[in-house]
Amino acid sequence: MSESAPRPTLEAVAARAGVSRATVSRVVNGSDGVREPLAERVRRAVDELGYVPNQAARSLVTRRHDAVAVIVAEPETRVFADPFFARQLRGISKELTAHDNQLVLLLTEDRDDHARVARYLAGGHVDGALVFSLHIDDPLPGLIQRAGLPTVFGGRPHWNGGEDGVRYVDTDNRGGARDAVRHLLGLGRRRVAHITGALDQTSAVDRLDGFRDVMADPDPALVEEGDFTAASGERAMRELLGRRPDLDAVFAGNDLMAAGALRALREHGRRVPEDVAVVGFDDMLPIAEQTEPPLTTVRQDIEEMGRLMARLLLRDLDRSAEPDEGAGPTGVVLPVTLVRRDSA
Amino acid sequence: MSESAPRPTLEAVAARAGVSRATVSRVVNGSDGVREPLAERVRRAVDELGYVPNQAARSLVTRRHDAVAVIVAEPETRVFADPFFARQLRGISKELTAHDNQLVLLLTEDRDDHARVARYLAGGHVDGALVFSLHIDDPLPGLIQRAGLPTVFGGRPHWNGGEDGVRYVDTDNRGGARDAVRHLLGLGRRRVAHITGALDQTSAVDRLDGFRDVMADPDPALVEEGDFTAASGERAMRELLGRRPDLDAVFAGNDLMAAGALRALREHGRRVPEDVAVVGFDDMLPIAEQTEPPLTTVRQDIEEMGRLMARLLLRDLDRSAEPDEGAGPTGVVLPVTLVRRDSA
DNA sequence: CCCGGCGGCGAGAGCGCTCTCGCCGCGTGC
DNA sequence: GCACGCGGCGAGAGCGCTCTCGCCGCCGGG
Repeated sequence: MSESAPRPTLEAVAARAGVSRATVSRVVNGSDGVREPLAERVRRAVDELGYVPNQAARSLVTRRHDAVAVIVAEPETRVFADPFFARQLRGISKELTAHDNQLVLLLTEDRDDHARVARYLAGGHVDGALVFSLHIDDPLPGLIQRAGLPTVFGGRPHWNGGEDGVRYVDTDNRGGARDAVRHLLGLGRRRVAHITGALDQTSAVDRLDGFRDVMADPDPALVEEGDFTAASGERAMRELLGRRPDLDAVFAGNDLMAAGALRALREHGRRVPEDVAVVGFDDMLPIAEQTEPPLTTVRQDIEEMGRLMARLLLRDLDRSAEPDEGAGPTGVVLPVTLVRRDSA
Repeated sequence: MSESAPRPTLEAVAARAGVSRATVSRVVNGSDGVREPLAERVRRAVDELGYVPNQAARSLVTRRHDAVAVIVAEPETRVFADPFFARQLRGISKELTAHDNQLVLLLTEDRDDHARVARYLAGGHVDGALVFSLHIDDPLPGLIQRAGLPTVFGGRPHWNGGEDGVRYVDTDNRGGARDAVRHLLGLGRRRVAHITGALDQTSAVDRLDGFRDVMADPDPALVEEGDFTAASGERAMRELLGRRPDLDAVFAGNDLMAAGALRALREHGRRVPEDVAVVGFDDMLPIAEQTEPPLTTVRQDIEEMGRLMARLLLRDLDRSAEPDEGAGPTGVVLPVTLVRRDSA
């Protein structure tokens, strides 16, 4: 217990197997050039002693850590109110552990944290970073870029346009919005309103763009800005009903706002979907299933997004050893699917 | 970019400041015994060169990593369906970063992962572990205990009773359940039913115990087992209504099941709270606020729980350097508060 | 039969740090 | 005035690993 046996070193294994450290190292790291009988003897010694390599010593010389940082900027608590984050992490975790990499989680809240994160990244504890940064004024992406670490962003970053080689994974927000609105049109609705998300986030902007793609020059009175919360959805819906009492459909920027909109609609005596059809976005469970009526919405594969981010990063890390460099897609956009329930 | 300058070493700083490595080390690590003018010169050299200590090299000799693993066992996806996890992580993260510790996240899903986790812990990459393991048959706690790392559990572990020194942080599930049921009795309800959570989790068992504490020998027909999902709550509620159509209140083991119960009640034409009063547990937002009617429930401070777990662990880590050892509370139970909304 | 080549293995340096030890210079007590 | 003590600093060993190099033994060809 208190006298935990000192962990065996390479040296110890070498002694027991009657070989040199170098040979044990070769066997442990799976490089060839060790003849079978010897290799076998080493392997036996390894698990007789319960040898586990000391990662610190290894990193010291290889300059590799087999660890990547996952950085989540959440100035608002919003990110945490929904299960997205957990799903994404899970996808990331799966992919990372499949490649024997560790996941170091950094949650940042205020500006003080940024300096800390920058220092950490500069400190070279990790080989790369996966970054979730939602807001347009977030200095974090810049700091990270400057640290010179291979990085993949979750969601299209704001300055993506010009910059070259900014890697990111995003869901097809624009395409999903189009699908949603087309679905509403397909139901014969013509006066389709849109409640946007917080427009300092690219996801909200892209969804709005998708709405406009299909509606082509919609009445501005049919668009109201929300901030992704249920309360904002409720407020926006009231606003919209006031301006355009004749509206017959709503595409909400996410399910939470859709849920809020449903309340406002009920309060105003509108039946869903008979009077007003409602479509959300995200397929955020269990919310989307629990509303009255259950929500028709656009589903995105959040876990896959995480997995893909990790995969992209790991590929970069592998490559950075090679001479070629660069290449590979800079941004990847994941498809979405419309899930029909009862609200539209 | 591609030619990232080699990071400066202690040696380089020493040379620039015209002192020895040892002195720089002393200054960097804040140990005294360096006279002010010299220390100042060192500090200047440090930030002129942008020196950041190499953690790997440091760990190699100190055998400290300033990192703790957070292990989340989630055989079912349930853990991920709710925002708990994120909140807890956040509390943990705050406390850890306040003490300059890193958070290494390990998510496990199946048995294969367990071996991996055990190996990782044995590998001595981290100084301690925070563990969330819900189910009674989970081998993980045993494995971790065997790795000999300081550990704090989230939620009362199953074998807590006998074992000494098993540290954990839990919410007052039993007390909260009592509060909930007393509240219902206070409203004049007499035929109070209970929908339990999955009884292989201590939280569900403790809540059931709390229910029994107050109800003292309740009709077994008034208790139905659920599994913490909304669907199970709905099913359980139907079951209960079938057996005891006269029931006038329900205490659900969590908010999700309460939401399910509300649906079943509505379906059976029962008004809430007039005919049947409903109380949930967790105050899981936004669910608890979004139900019809909004849920009266027992709130637990999830973030504080995470923070406390981290604090306990860090204290143990500090102490393990000292001679005294042991001592300190083995289990900490956090208080809960009843939140009155409209359902009871 | 001798020499060159090659593949398997060991010796040893060195990654960047911490920490012990001992030296040196100063102040203090007798 | 001399010995001693003590505090500030430097020298150097060593943490556990990787990886280059060179040695050695074996094989094949001339």
